[in-house]
Amino acid sequence: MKKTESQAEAISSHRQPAESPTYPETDPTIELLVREIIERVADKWTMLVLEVLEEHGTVRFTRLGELVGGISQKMLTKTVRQMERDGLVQRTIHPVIPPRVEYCLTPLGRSLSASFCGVWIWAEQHYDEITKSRERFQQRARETEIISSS
Amino acid sequence: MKKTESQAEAISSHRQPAESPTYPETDPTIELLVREIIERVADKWTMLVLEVLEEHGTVRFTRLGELVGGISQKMLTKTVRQMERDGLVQRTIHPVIPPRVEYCLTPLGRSLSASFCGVWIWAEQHYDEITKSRERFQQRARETEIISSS
DNA sequence: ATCTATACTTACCGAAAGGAAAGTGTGGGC
DNA sequence: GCCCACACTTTCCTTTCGGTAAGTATAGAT
Repeated sequence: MKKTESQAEAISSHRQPAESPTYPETDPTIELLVREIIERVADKWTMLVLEVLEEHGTVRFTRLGELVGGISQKMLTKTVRQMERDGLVQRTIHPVIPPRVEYCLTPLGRSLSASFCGVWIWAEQHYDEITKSRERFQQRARETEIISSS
Repeated sequence: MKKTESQAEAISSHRQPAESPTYPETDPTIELLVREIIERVADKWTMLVLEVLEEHGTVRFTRLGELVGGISQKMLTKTVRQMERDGLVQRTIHPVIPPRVEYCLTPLGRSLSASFCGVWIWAEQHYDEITKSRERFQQRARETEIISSS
């Protein structure tokens, strides 16, 4: 949440003043804004809630928690409130007792979910590649360990 | 990192034993695996490094930090090491002094970057929608505050 | 001999994430 | 009068995030 103020500082100590990166793609102002929103949205729970709501439509609080799996009530409340604030989910309170609160995606939320679709597919397709890479990395780490201790 | 053990537990206390969610899309085993990788990859620094490397090709450590912006050496090291471990970046050490270490995306990293492309575009397109939604939310919050304090 | 550059690593610390569990409010059923 | 349901909120606590600053290694330049 308090990231933006440090944005201009580079890697500590020495910074050359001029010589900007010069990539033509996007203009720097938008870059910053986009980064901010990516940082907020690229969050584990947000993505999982997004997916659950995309697949199940309208769900109540407790059910939503069950579907997401492994989330505490505190985090679920927090996540879903943030998403409501950002206009990703709609929260409907039915004034009955016991309370009945329903959550579903807004059009904005649905469009974000669609954009994430590619990432989900990528994850599905490349899961074992990552697993294997991780094993190789471990193996190399063990090897260099042996070398350096000899 | 230590998330996986709590995965089966729902929202604490009461869980109905049977009655699984029943969505036909993906089978539950892959779901878990995909979630794990999403959790790891859906990280602010990872995404930013990914983008920088996508746009600049091969870069050295210090330069990479400058391009990402606002990242400390510690976090940069950690992030790129993780990414190397997962097979997203290639780390090339030139055995010279002073050291020269170059980073670039692997094909796997490039494919992930491509998958995230949709999210970047979404963020660009919907930035002001989110900003406005946030303002409305604030406004409503202020209103209910007044009501409840009367 | 000392300084420099580079890519780190380590130690220290405060802030934030996040879990577990207990508490809250309320109307209807017992 | 008490309990239950549900959607929270609050408190307490541990873990992780992440920044700052200092240290390390080493060959060549001065």
